[in-house]
Amino acid sequence: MSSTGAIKPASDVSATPMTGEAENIDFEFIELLFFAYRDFISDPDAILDTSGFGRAHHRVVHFVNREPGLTVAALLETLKITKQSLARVLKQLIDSGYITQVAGPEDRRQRRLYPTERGRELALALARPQSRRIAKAFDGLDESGRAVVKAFLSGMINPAARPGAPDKTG
Amino acid sequence: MSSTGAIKPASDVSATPMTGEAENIDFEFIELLFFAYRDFISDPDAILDTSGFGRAHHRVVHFVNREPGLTVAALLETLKITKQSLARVLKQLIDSGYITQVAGPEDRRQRRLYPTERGRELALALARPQSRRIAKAFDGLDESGRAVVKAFLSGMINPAARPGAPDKTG
DNA sequence: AATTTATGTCAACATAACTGACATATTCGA
DNA sequence: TCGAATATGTCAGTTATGTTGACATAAATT
Repeated sequence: MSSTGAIKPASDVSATPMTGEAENIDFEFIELLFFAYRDFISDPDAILDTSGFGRAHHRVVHFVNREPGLTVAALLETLKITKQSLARVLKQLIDSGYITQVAGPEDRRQRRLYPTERGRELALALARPQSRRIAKAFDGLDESGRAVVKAFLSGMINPAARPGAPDKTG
Repeated sequence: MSSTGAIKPASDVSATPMTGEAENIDFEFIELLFFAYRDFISDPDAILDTSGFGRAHHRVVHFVNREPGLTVAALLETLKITKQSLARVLKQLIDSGYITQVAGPEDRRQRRLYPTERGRELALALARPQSRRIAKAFDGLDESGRAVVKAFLSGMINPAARPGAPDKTG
């Protein structure tokens, strides 16, 4: 086996690692973002596993807690999913007492979403390990470091769509 | 929703936005990460939509290009998915000529993965808009800003598992 | 009164993950 | 040398989360 004249791959293969130098492609940060997010989301995933909910529930509980009274339409816009997709998880969260709906005070067609005490506790439980991870990642960085990271992450985000832009909530 | 007509405001609701101040929970960065990653991944998604592949294919093509000749086991460890899950997308990528397999030169049980020219082009096409987005997010930041963001993202990542640690590839 | 809006619901489908069980080829260790 | 361990593949079934399309209802707007 030592005399294996290194089995060479077929002709149409690239055996050189793709470093991105030729095109100045930033593979380093592409991967940093991938791994950072993968591990960032693994913290709440572990909690959700034990409670029968998934990431979709996490996102809904999070934003309802962050902005109590938000409408279904606003939530759909934030999550960028269809109402049919939201319906399933929202129904489960309402049925199991994490979120309640209240008819809009001005526009009674609206169903404004509020967390229950239970919902608030879940949102906090899910956020705690993520916040700890972020704090740990900021270890050794000062306040200006925080500002730099904030500027970077903000710059990664698409500008908000115009209010009247077409959507996919149909 | 159940069309029960009147929707009564339940007593058990929290109407105050969850700012995290009481517990020092960093909701700001939790959301920045969520939105940044959502939009970061939307770039390649748009390309993949036209080619019939999905995010799973993207990740496989990316890492095979980054580390040509890596084994199936190494890829599973990187992606942290099961082999059954990988099998489907890997088969598609091989069948359509983006990736080839070569028996390991030392250990012939291994199937070392290499990109074809086509695979390399796809990986680059997917990485280009992501790299552009990163460059744009670094606009106005100097080299030390890059170092700060790198330190932050690195700090978000779990330390690598021990080589002999249990896995979920069974 | 007619139309639009906000929301909900039914049905069918796609993707990408999962678990569990079993198959094959190869390598390694007693 | 033989049996166990390893690397990989595959079949079958399930779950989570998204999609389209069509239609229903109540409330607001014109």
